[in-house]
Amino acid sequence: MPELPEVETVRRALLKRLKGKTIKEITILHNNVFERQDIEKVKENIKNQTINDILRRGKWLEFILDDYYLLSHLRMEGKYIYRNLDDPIEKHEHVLFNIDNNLSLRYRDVRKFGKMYLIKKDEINNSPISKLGLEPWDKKLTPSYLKEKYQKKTLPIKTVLLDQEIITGIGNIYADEILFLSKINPHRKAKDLKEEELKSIIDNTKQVLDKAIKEKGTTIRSYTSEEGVTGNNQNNLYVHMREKEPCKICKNTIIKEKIGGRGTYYCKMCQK
DNA sequence: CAGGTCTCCTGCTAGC
DNA sequence: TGCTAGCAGGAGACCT
Repeated sequence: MPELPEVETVRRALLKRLKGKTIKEITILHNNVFERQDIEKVKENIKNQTINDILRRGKWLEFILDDYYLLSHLRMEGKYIYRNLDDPIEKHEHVLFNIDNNLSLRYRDVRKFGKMYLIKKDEINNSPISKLGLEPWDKKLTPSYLKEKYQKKTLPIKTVLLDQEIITGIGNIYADEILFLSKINPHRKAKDLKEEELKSIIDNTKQVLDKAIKEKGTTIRSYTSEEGVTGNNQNNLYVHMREKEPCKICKNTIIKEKIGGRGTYYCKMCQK
């Protein structure tokens, strides 16, 4: 389940290999990846576009082409893999990119949840990334920013941390970790958090994500794949996926509950 | 506008 | 051992 650190890791790997290369053509085997778009136009418009850069916004990859942005969200299981052009198409490969007539970049997604958008550069303000909130390291991310965004939120802080329109990039794993380090019970209503707690959330968000990027992401319940994200940050997790195990700080048992429909792990002793 | 629920999709697993 | 129902989950659609 790629969140910001995993997407950043993928971005760096893709950039290294693909910068300056040209997409000769693409084959789309599952139309739903390009949601609500004219598939024929996508195929035509992407022809001979060069990958000038690859950026990231939240959990989105942003391929900077000549006239377009190719936006890609991996959702739960999306991966990019490299093959030879004449290698057989394998199960779950939905989009094949012919790179410079000598490399096959393939998008593989077991659950078909991932999405791509080919957007003209001047239409980026009308794209899925236009609504995203602040990056965790944005100077504008301050306790007063969160206070304003949270003031009407009666939902649990766990749920609100996953809202990509406030802070972008946090997913289920890191939300649990951020709340643990901030010593905040995930059930607390976002609007009730005190200023120092908001500051703690901001500080720990940056710390948790920075550390995870350094470890090349967290690999949980993920299939092994040569080019996939196989990071090491799972060893650093305090609560996520540690149900019934002892808290690393107080030895109390970590519990798992559903909050806002998401599996949530926390320590009742440490998090108030 | 805020929040609740449903949907997408497939592989894994608990339970019989 | 083999089968199946249920679960996992990011984000958008739709409803209240």
